[in-house]
Amino acid sequence: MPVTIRDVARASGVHISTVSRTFSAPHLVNPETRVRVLACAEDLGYRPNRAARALITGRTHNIGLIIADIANPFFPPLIKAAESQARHRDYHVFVADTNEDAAAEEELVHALAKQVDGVLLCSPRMSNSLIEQLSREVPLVVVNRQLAGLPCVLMDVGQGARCAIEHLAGLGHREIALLAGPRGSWTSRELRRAAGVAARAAGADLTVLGPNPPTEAGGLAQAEQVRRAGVTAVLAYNDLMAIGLLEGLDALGVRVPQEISVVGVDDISLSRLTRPKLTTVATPTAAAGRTAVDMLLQQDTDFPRSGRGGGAAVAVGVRRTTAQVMLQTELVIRDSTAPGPYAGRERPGAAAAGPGPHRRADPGDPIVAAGDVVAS
Amino acid sequence: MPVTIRDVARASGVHISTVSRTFSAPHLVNPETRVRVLACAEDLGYRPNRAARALITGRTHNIGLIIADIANPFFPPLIKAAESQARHRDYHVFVADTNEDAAAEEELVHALAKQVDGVLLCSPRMSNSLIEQLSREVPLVVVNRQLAGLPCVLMDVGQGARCAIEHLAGLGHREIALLAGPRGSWTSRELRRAAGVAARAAGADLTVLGPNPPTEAGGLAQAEQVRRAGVTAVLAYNDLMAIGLLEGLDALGVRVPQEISVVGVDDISLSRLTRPKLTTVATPTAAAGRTAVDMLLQQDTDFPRSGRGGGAAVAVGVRRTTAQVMLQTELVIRDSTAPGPYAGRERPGAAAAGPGPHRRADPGDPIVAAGDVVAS
DNA sequence: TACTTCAGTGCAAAGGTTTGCATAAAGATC
DNA sequence: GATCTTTATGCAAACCTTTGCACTGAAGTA
Repeated sequence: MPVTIRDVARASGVHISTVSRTFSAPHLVNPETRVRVLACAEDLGYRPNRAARALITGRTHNIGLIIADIANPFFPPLIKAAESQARHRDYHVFVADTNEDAAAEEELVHALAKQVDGVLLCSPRMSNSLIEQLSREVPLVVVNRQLAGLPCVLMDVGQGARCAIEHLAGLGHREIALLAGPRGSWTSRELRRAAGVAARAAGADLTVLGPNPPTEAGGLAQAEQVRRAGVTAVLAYNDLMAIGLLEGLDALGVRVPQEISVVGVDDISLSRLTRPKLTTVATPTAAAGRTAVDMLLQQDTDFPRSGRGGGAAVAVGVRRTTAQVMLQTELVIRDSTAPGPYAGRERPGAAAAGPGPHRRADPGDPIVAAGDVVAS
Repeated sequence: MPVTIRDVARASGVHISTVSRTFSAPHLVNPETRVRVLACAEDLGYRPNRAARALITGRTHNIGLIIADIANPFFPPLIKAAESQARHRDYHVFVADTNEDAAAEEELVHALAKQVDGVLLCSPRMSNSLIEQLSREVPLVVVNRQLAGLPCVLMDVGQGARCAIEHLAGLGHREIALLAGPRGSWTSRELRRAAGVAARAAGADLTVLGPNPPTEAGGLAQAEQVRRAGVTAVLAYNDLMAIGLLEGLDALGVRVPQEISVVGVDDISLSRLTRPKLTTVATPTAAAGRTAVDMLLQQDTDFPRSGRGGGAAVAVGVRRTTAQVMLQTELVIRDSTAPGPYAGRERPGAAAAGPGPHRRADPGDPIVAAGDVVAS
């Protein structure tokens, strides 16, 4: 029933190898033959069997996308962009969810390794050494984690944290809390590091609360602690936690931003819809997805896997490309930040008078994908 | 370099067919042999090549998941549940996004047809006839669309709409608007139908506004129309639109629920975090994902594809299983609905005094997956 | 003892495609 | 006009696994 290359060959009166070449090496076949074959193929509704192709070429034209938590609104735009980019390059994407679990990550990479040409590891929770080990099993691109010798796509949350802290300090805040993310998160470590430095530089105190699950519940649960910590501003690991915190503070009767300012990270679409609208560090999620796919596929064409020929030509111990891309972030100032107790009280809308380095007048603007900095 | 079945056979001193059987038909091999083979396989890190397996069995152990818009928070829980369920059955999931575009849907099904064992079509936008046609190309399970002769997973939004309208009518609302969803959406048609019937029964007028894109922007854009329509309550196609509407009404200075009550559909996690918290019809999204996968895989074992043997034994024109599952929905009453102008003013929290058939005291409860009704 | 049954294993074909090599025909070079 | 290229195509092996059939030897049956 399924139409194979053989049917097309018969219909167009050529050998199957000619049909094969019509698709995979068109320049090798006579233009007249080519159009005839293509017509027959179209006619019969022929689609090459990718399993058969994979079997002989060693490339499946599939990639794996391993995500910490699909339900976290940070990821869908990334998935969407990655899938779209892959499709344009004639690749398909397996999506798998690890529920923020390191062990599940490892198992998934193993399960996928043999049937994909590469894996995108998004916000992994497992250890660096394990990731390195896995990268010997299958080409890997890591998103939101920096690893020497491995291709990575990073978002410059350090820079974002600095902007956020400077923004808050500029508004007069001297006691700031950081709601840390989950254990094992590179982003959380980076945020903490950069926020610490920036706070010191601005003469502010930074209290770290956490680790926390990167969810609304995580933020909500810390509301009480935040109030007790006596801070006037909070930088949360992500928007979800920030939103949970808004909720929790509201329940405690603490007004935002009048009593406490809150800054998130990610700029998920939701953050425009909270009351007050959330000031946040926008991360170029979709760009990260696209870039990661490109890097993976690039790596794959540079160092082809064991095809029929040539495999042995590649020296043992060959170095993979290790380019690391850092995507810029941007502070988006909305309504959840306002002058602290040491400055005069003003209406939230006028908070933009502070010396924060980045500013956006219209919070409704789409995020423009930031310029890319290539390192290593 | 990659370790094949042959390596395992050599290492354990048996024929490759014995190794194969160790994995795919363990009861056919001597227990002693089995443990030896398994040990060797484990030792060498052998993982069967799924492409080779697919080539001969005709089953890829992959399924396709076609989604109208991954970034719509309605879908991630469904994707997550489907992926998890599939994984437990040793299947992997291709995820693809159509951007709410009917043509993209068709193209994707075509592209996937040959390399998956079945496709889940979630909230399709294409025509019924096209879906039927595609179902002859590849086993299909449709979510959120009813098609005679095709397996479907439906959520009883009609029932949900009825509850919502009764709830609103019970609060005294007589002029109600329905914000319709996108053209081509079965859910939107169903909602409209059921809401119309319920409104008539309750002696209320129903004004339909739309179609609209199923996004915040879609709801936001209708705020002005809603105000001008002179209604006191609105049922929106989904929570996203409802949230956009909340936003839009706020911008217009219209208070919710004091002046206008708003009800959404879906109960996305976000709807607990708006101010006011959204009253909404909860749909069992995760259960739908699980059920759809089960139905697809069930269908697949009932009517195996052209394997090596047996294929010819299946009569032409064989009827596929066409079970349709209807999952129950539930009205979750929160703070965005309150008594209408014909009733006395009460504080929103007391709104639960109305005669709505479903009620939930604690809006923080997780949605319990509703019981399933099987039809056809 | 002679026969059947059965568990366990090996053999080899098959699945659809790609690709190095061989062949053939046509064109270029001297 | 003989030789060398070039271009287009055919041939057949290879990729890795599954599976119907055949074979062996041991246990069960009469």
